[in-house]
Amino acid sequence: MSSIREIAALAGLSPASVSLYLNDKSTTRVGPAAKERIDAAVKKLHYHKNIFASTLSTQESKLIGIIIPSLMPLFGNEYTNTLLTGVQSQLSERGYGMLFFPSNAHTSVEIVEEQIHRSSGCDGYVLFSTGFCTQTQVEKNILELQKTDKPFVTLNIPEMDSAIRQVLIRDLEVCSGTRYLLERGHKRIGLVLGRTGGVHAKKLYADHRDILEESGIPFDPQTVVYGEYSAEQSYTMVKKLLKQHPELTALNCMSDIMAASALLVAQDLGLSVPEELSIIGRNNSLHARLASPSITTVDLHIEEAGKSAAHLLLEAIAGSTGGQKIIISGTFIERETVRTLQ
Amino acid sequence: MSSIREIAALAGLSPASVSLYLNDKSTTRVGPAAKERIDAAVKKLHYHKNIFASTLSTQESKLIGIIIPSLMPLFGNEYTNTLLTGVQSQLSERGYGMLFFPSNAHTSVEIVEEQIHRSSGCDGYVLFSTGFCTQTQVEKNILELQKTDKPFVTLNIPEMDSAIRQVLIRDLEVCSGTRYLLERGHKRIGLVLGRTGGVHAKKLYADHRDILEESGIPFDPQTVVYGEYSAEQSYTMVKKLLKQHPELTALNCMSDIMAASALLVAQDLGLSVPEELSIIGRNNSLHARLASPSITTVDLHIEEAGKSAAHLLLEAIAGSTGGQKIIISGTFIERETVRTLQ
DNA sequence: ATAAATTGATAAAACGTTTAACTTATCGGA
DNA sequence: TCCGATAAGTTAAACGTTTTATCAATTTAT
Repeated sequence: MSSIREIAALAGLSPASVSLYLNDKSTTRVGPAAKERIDAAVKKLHYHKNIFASTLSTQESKLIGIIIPSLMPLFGNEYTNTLLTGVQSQLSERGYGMLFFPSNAHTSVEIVEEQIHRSSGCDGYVLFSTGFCTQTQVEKNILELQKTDKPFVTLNIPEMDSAIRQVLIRDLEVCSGTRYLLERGHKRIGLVLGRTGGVHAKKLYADHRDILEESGIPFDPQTVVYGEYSAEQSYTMVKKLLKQHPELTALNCMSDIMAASALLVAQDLGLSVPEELSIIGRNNSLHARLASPSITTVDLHIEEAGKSAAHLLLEAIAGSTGGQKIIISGTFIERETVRTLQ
Repeated sequence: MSSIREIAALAGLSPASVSLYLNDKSTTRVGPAAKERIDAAVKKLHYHKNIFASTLSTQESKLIGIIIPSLMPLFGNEYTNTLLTGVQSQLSERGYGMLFFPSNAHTSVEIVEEQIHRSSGCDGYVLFSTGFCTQTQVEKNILELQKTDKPFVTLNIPEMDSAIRQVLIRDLEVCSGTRYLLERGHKRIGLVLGRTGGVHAKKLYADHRDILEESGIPFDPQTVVYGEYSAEQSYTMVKKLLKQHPELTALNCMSDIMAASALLVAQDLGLSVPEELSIIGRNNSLHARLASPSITTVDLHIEEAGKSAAHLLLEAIAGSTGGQKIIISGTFIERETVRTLQ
């Protein structure tokens, strides 16, 4: 409400002096007596500098636009939230804030366009990936971001042009659940993915198939099922899968929530875990730890990925040029749902 | 990057005309031919209006400051996230965005001060409560918010002056877990709370004690334990509690995560649930549903609370005056962890 | 034919901060 | 005594958008 002009008037100074002092308390361009008067006036009028005016003047907002191309409610899934936690922690250390401009458009491309459009003027962007967007959509999002001429970084989007600043959570070579199960003697492995067409699900599908075939095990598309990242849907689909394919000795699930749901199915079908069915999850979320038996999973270091992304972006804003790619590897968290076959 | 002036130049018009058209596509103050030239220029230069400049001019940012006095990582707890989901959904319907200005100060009061300070200029604020702040801290936060002269609403902060716009999730009268257990014949009920001194834990403590005493059952402070909202801590504390107080037939837990941890303790101690120990959680989170046996809990309608808060705030911004209080009641979700005693 | 209304535009001030350039006054040193 | 520093300020333009007031040209109504 109160402006720098009012402070200046109350302190008997010009706005310039007030601004000078407020932005550098130890400036020599304002005398000690004047400093005290400014402090008093600020206290009296509850003055806070207006970020909008200040951004306009300095051309620096200290604000990062968070772009989440999700049709689902934000903050509704653990994966995104953990990523956000990481981003946020790094940003706050460097004094940056976050801008969310949600949209209620109906396609993920429109959502991103609107988000970018409305947050125009902030210092950079983080583009999240969600299981709900396809490769084509992602590419359009990137194009849109490039038009802004501001630095941005993409978070865990597979198959990305490497000229783009990005943080990638790699699980294939290093820590595929399928490979883990294979190494423990499993040959009939079901796959529980998120959403058909989603970038992540597609990647995991291909990985699963390739790894099986490399090992000389025929891949049966019928043993792949989509749980839509939801507990209900996963329950239904896994139940159907296990009934139709009783030969399966293990399930590789794309998320811990889906793994926990699979565990419930096993219990309801009277299959003991891990004796009759092994289950591996992904994410190392609380759901895996609190399940009983506790679920073996792969820790994707999601929070760290968020931090790295923010770090990369901040470097870019500070002037470092060129694309850069950070790859985060997962690690297995061995718990009680995987059995080694003889 | 590109400004309205450049668009104007490219379209052979004045900035005023461009602004007029861009803010009202059907304006009659710009001719059809001119409109086309503007559209072309906008497309060519990838123009997006700068929200900072526009906010400065209109004195309206369409941005809500989200104030979360948390020392813990943001987005790290389900309760806050669900609240945020609600807030966000309502805001986005009305075209508002959210501003997060995290802080790394060391007390919750300083955090709030910094958040308010840095988001000065936005249209209103939502003050979240977290289990980590005390009544005194909350009161300081409110004072600070009042100084901004902007509308704000508090979310689920008990014992609040009713002149303040607020949304309260009430569980005492309507749906206390303690009462629920009492009505099912339990007399020795342990209480698992969040954090000592936290506003919410304090409220539930008092409720628990009062309800017991009203029913003529002596309240034993030794049967109250603090799980710090964490799975590990809850496990440890509940284990200690159950060992020291084997007479307990039921546990009222302040969150589903703590209830799920309690369930794990019971399993490890060889207590069957609900035959030998009944457990009730709170929040109706996925953890309660995915546990086995699934956990009886109380749905606090947290997302709805978030929505109401945003709605209240938006009304206030639109000019409606006076404090207003919205009370959301919980409902019981009956599942498998509570047994009715003879 | 003239007055009134409409159409299609523009100029300029305003929003609150920042900052480069400028102005005094005072003081120490040669 | 005068010069140069330094301290303690101020002025004014700029950032990008909005909006009120103004204007000229054209159309419509009488």
